[in-house]
Amino acid sequence: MENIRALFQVMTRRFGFLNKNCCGVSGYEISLTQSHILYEIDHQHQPSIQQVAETLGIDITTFSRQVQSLVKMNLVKKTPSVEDRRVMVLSLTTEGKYVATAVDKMMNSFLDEVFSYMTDFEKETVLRSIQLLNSCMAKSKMCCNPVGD
Amino acid sequence: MENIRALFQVMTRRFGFLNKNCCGVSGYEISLTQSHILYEIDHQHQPSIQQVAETLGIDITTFSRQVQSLVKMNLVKKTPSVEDRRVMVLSLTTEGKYVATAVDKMMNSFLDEVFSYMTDFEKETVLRSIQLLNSCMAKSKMCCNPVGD
DNA sequence: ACATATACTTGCAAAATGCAAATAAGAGAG
DNA sequence: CTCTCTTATTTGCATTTTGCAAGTATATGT
Repeated sequence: MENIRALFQVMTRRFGFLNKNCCGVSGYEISLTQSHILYEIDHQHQPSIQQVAETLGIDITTFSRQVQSLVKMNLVKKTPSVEDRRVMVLSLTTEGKYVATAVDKMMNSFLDEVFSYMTDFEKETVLRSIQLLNSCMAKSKMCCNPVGD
Repeated sequence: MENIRALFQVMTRRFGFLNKNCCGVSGYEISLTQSHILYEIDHQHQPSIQQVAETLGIDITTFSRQVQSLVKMNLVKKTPSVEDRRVMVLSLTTEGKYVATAVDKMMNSFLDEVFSYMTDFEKETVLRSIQLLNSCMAKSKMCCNPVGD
């Protein structure tokens, strides 16, 4: 069996390119980091600045400024939390939701093409494998988490 | 089945953290990009600046400077090619090879821990799945490649 | 020999990064 | 209620990274 890390390295690089290639959709052009941020805000439930920064492993001061850019681009909205006014709740604007959805569709359609080279059974196996892998990575304490927490 | 992109997004983020967490080994501290560069130089056969830059999808001018840093750190050696003196052949110094190997060992030991949460059969299935995935991504023309080539 | 193409480097300005410090607001002790 | 401590976010600032445009050096073709 080939070096395990090598397998991961190739896969994640390819997926990284896919992500990168889907940063320009329907007239919008965002950075890779911004794409990740939109994705996370879309998937978390009323997340705070800190929560998203931690999920992405981005320094909070850098992240704060990234959010400012996205607000200026009218893709993200910052709302002071009602329970705790120190906290900023992040959400996507209509425009931001549109972009996030467009990116998601583009990526999934590229991924569909990739999976078209497999049988349905293989596809199922691969997807189940990734799910299993994700759950095992989640179990690991030493590995696969951002530093400094 | 959960959104396919979501599965990949989680997996690659976690592997990214793993990569990041293995950037400090036995007294050396390198950046994530530098780690990727060392890895590629180690795996390709006498690669040129251009080849590695293209593999990693890094702009060649940025890459040229990254290599300069690594040369200063005495991890990488640049040798003018004998056949074509415009070309710089990249190789790891003894020190660079040592660092690359240390990173690799650290990553593989963390990955071993992740796989310890699976049965041997599951592990085999997962690894085979990733191999299959990589080969299908390689087949795809539209997806998973760096832009601008 | 001269024009053209290729591999790499450098100048420069813009963007991203992260530490230290500031600001603002909740929480607990008395 | 006030003082102190903690927490969430922002800002100042210096450093690093990035990528386009242009430059240098070498190869290739006519």
